[in-house]
This record gives sequence, structure tokens and C-alpha cells, in this order.
Amino acid sequence: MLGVIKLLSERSSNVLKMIVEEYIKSAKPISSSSISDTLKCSSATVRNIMADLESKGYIEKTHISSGRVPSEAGYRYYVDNLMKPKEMTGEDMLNLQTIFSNNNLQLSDAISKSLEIISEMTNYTSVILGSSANENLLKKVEIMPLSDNNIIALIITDRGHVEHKNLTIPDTISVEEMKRVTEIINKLLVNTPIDKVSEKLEFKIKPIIGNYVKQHEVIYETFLNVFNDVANRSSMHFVGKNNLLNQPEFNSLEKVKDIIEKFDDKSLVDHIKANEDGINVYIGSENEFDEDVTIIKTKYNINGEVGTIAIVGPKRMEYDRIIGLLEYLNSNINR
Amino acid sequence: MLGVIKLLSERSSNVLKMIVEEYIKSAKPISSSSISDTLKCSSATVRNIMADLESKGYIEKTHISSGRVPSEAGYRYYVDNLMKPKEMTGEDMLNLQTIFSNNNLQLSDAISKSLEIISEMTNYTSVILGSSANENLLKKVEIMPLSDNNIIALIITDRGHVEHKNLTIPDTISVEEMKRVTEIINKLLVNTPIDKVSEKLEFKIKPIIGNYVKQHEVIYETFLNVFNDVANRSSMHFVGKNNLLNQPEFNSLEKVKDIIEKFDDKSLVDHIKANEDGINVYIGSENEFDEDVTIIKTKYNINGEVGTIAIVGPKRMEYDRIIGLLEYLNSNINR
DNA sequence: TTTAGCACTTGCATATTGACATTGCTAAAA
DNA sequence: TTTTAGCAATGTCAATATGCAAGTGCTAAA
Repeated sequence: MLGVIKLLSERSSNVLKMIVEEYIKSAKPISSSSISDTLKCSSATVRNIMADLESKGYIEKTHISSGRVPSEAGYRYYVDNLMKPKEMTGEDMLNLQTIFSNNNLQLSDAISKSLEIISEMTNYTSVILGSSANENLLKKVEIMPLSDNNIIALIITDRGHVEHKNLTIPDTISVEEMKRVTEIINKLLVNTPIDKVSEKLEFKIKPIIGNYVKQHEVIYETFLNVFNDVANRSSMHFVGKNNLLNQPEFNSLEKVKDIIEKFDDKSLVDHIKANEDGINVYIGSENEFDEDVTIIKTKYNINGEVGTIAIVGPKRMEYDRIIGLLEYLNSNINR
Repeated sequence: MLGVIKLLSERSSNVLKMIVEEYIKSAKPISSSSISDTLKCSSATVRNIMADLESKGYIEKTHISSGRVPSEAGYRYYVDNLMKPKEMTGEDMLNLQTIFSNNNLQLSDAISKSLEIISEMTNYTSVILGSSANENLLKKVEIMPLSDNNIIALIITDRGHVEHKNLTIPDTISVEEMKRVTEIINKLLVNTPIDKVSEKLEFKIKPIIGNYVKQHEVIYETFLNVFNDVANRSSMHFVGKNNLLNQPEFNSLEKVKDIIEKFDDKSLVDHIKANEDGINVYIGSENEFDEDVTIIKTKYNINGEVGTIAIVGPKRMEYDRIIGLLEYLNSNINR
């Protein structure tokens, strides 16, 4: 966003704005004649302005004799200079308010529900990303016998994450011994960041448990496995994954498969996580997830539990509406 | 499967078998000439046999002058009478054996890993369905304070399921009171099937907690919500969801979207669950999930925890190979 | 600076064509 | 009675043509 920003003349701005907004509605290239009426001039004049906008890089043609389509730079200019967040319509408002006025709902459930509604209203896909494990501190480890050789290990973090793993333990180890080690871990490692636990397990726990239990190596390995496992889990929740596929830009088999695979690929989720404050818009190649989509995201913070809310849609997204909705959501989350 | 089963002559059987197996390999209609060599007769003779098989409903034409394609009845006859489970090839064997010989792996993890490999080898989609909640008995409820107004409720079942829910409790309720109710539930409702807990909560717990805690209505409602929530969760795990989409039968946008939506639709999962013992094959409209796929499924049982393993592929599935693989898997799960 | 007019380009939907694959049928051969 | 050769009929598929509609760029006049 550095560099000289050339502001467009008022009339050029109007044309760009109309092209963007019309295209968002119709998904079809916009012709000069279709906006000449509203602009109170002839289509030829509009064509002149369009030629100018095209030379500046804000709009494009799909082929030599087609109407114009906004470019990424065009959307960016629109978002930065021409658009303002849309006040919610009565209907949108009504749908969301009933959720937040329902005090029985957990706040995190309210967010899920809101996003379900937003996804349905807009035909975009929403993603909720839970705070990744390394931001959580260990609060408690607990084990619970199920049968002779089976126990559950529970790991609970300060932010309310719970992970569990079923274990089959060999006959040589008793539940009592496992419990003893659990107590030691609880005494020494509480408030350690989850992703640091494995390390501390090696240096603080491993050297001493030999004094308390037999078979300390096996037990150490068991706990190490459990923690390694847990540290690598992260929560993400898609709402309306298929909505996106109904957008006209996803009308080819290739693109559909491509986006589906990306939604499934855990390694790409990092690219959805919100790193900046406020509501941010990443248009096309501005995001690392997929160059054909726009992602609008914002952080949320519920009692210290932080995460990301993201709306994924085509570049031809209703920017003003979504930003308005997210602003409303944010203000409600922070009461 | 009732009714008269007309067994085909040996030569007809051979032709049907060749058509099915060739079509499974190539996904292209099979012509009379392409199998006349192997059958040691002219294509005209094969055509006569084919006409007969078609009149019996075992094969079909895609258009008047096309080769033949197996019908559902044809696949069914093939599976019931012509096919035998395929011994695994050295390669398949090798891949799977390394998993089961690794004793460090939890059995459930070994199943996941095996299915990953199977999905990759075959380009089908695998599904693992955990036992649904109503087969689990309540083992313990536990609550844990996080901060003043936030607690976690944990629900653990006899089969090692753990569910949790974060709760915000009003100031009027103390953690102590919540704990007291938890103790009562643990005393009275342990070993109740999860889906019956809500009911028992109403008749056995609600009437008496007034004696132990103030605000018993709010507390009752809170626990009721938690259990209702938990009873409706069920675990399912897809492996290689996108593999199926690469099969040539899913070459249209419509079908891809359709199957993706079905995979997402929780209500359809019931149709994947295995109800019968052994390895069962549901071809096309024989399953209620999707008429364009075949589902081969089997129950598994690990230390009393039961569930379903299912392979979802096109009707043109390598029946013999998959059944062979599942037999191997089953025998390994039961040691 | 704006506009009217027109030639030009492209997309799209719909035939047209020819090459090819495969069948069913008929009549001859085994 | 069963098998086969031969051939017309019917379909797919890919490439090509055709006409129409939409929309632009350019030129010259207003």
C-alpha cells in the first residue's frame, strides 16, 4: 500500500464504483451502455472513461469486445476509497439479533450460529479458527481407568481446550503408577505452553520419575506421545463449505476440486488465520490461500480465548455487506 | 435376494465376468470384438451372448450402438457368483503390514492409517464411523473451574469417549453448587446410556437437587443442555474424501457437488453405518447414500468399542481387491 | 469535450460434416 | 442347431461452419 496513490476524478470514481457494484450483483461483464443512463452521458463517453480506468489497471476485459470486469487493483481501490460498510438491512439484523439476545447460548455457540446464518444469507463460506495449541497453557492432566488395560488421558488447558487420548497400557504398568506421574506433571508443568510441554517433560520429568515408578521409560514415552499428539491438533470449523461452490466463478470441475482440496488441507489453514487487528480484506492474490477468492477476516477474543473468524467468498464479494456484518458481530462479541 | 436365481451357463458367466472386470479397469463400454479373442469365438457369437445377458438384465448399453456396461444386477451377480476375494499383492501387503507390526500404534490409529493407505492405493474414499453415543454408557461427569465465571464440563463414557463443553455460569451459581450436582449425577446416573441421560435427569435428578442447591432450575437447565448437546454428537472420519472425485464417473459438476454435499450431511451418515455382520456390499441403489456409488462396509470391534469401516467407490469398484483388503484388516484387528 | 455512427472482434448456440465404433440382422457355413 | 461373415443402421465424437447478439475502438461531426 505504499507508493503514490493517484486519486481518481469524481466521475471516474463513480464509473469504477458502478462497475464493481454491478459486477458484484450480476457476475457478468459490465457494458458501457448499461451505465450510461445513470451517469447521464452517452455510452461513448463512458467508453472513454473505461479506457482510462483500464489503462490505470482498475478494470479489465475478458476478451476484446467484452464489457469490463474489476481487476484486483479495482476491488482494492473500491474497498479502500469508494465503499463504506453497509448498515445491516432489517432482515439481516433480525436474524442475528435473535441469536445474541438468547442468553442461554454460550458465546462460542453464538458465533457458530451467526456464521451459519451469514453463510446462508450470503452464499459464502465461513471459517472459525480456534486458538492454536501453542497459545494455550497446560492446566491439568488427568487419567481415568476404563478397564484393566485401557485408560483415558485428558489434557485441559487454561483456555478451556480439552483433548483426550485413549491408551492401552501394558500389564507391566499399573494405573497407580500412571496416576503418580500425572500428579508430578501437574505439580511441575502447570502453566507451561502446550507446545513446550514435550521439552519440559524430557528435562524436568524424565530425570526424576525413576524415583517414583518402575518402567519409567515406557511411562515417559507414553506421556510424550500424548503431548506430542495434542500439541499438533488445532480446531477449525467450516460453515457452509459448499456455498462457495454455488458461486458462478466455481463453475468448472477443476476449480471446484481445487478449492475442496484446499479446504481439506490443514497446512493451508495458517493462511486463513488473522494476524492483524481489525477487519481485514485480502483480495485474490493478496491472500495465500487461493487467488480466486477474497478472505475477510477478524480476530475474536472471548474471555482471553482468541481465534479468527473468516469469510471466504469470490473476489466479487459483497464487501460492504460482509464488513458491516463483521463489525456488528465484533461489537456483540465484546458486549 | 429371494426369488428364483437363474444360474448362467458357464460361457455366459465368463462373458459377464469379463465385461465386469474389463469395465472395472477401463471405465469404457466393452465391445463384443474386444473379448471374442479370449473367448475363442467370433464377435458375432459374443454379441448373441451379450444380447441374452442384456435381456436378463445383467448388462446395458449406453446408446444403441455402444458396447456393454454392467448393470447393478450384473455387478450383484458378479459379486455373489463370479468373484472371489483377491489375495493381496505383495505391495499392498507390505504397506499394510508395516502398520500392524508397529506396536507403538494405538489400534484405532492403525485403522486410520490403514485406511489412508487403502484410499491412496485405490482412489476410493474411506469412512470410519465411531460408535454413536447411544451405545455408550455414562461413566463420569466432571466439572473444572477455569476462571470465576467459566467452567468446563467433561463427560466421559465407558467406551472412552470424552466430550466437553465450556460454560459461562451466572454469578448467582457457585462452582461448589455445580460440583455438588455433579456428585449426585455421578452417584445416580452412572451406566445410563448417554441418550437416556436427559430423561433421567428430569425424573431422578431434577426433583431432588432443590434440597442441595439454590437456583436448582438454572443448574438443571445447564446440565440438560450439556447432555443434549453431547448425545447428538457422533464421530466420523473421512479419509481421502477427494479421491472419489477423481474417478471418471464424477466428471460433471453436478455429481461432484452432489456427493460433496452428501459427505457433509450428517443425516446421511446413518446410511453408511454397518448393521450386518461380515463384509457387506451395497451396490448403487442398494445403499441409501448415493445411487452412483458402491459402499463396502464391515463392523469393527476394539475392546468393546464398536464402529464401522466403509469404503465408498464408484459402482465400478474393484470388489475383489477391496473385499480382500477388508478381510485382512478384520483379521488383524481381531489379532 | 461529448456524441453518433460504423466497422470489427468475440462469444455462444446451433447445425453440418466425416471418421469411427459397434450393434442387430440375415443368410450362409459348419 | 450353432456359429460365423457381411453389411446396413445408428450412435458418438471432434472439427468446422454459420448466424446472431453484444460490446468495443475509432473517426468525424456536433
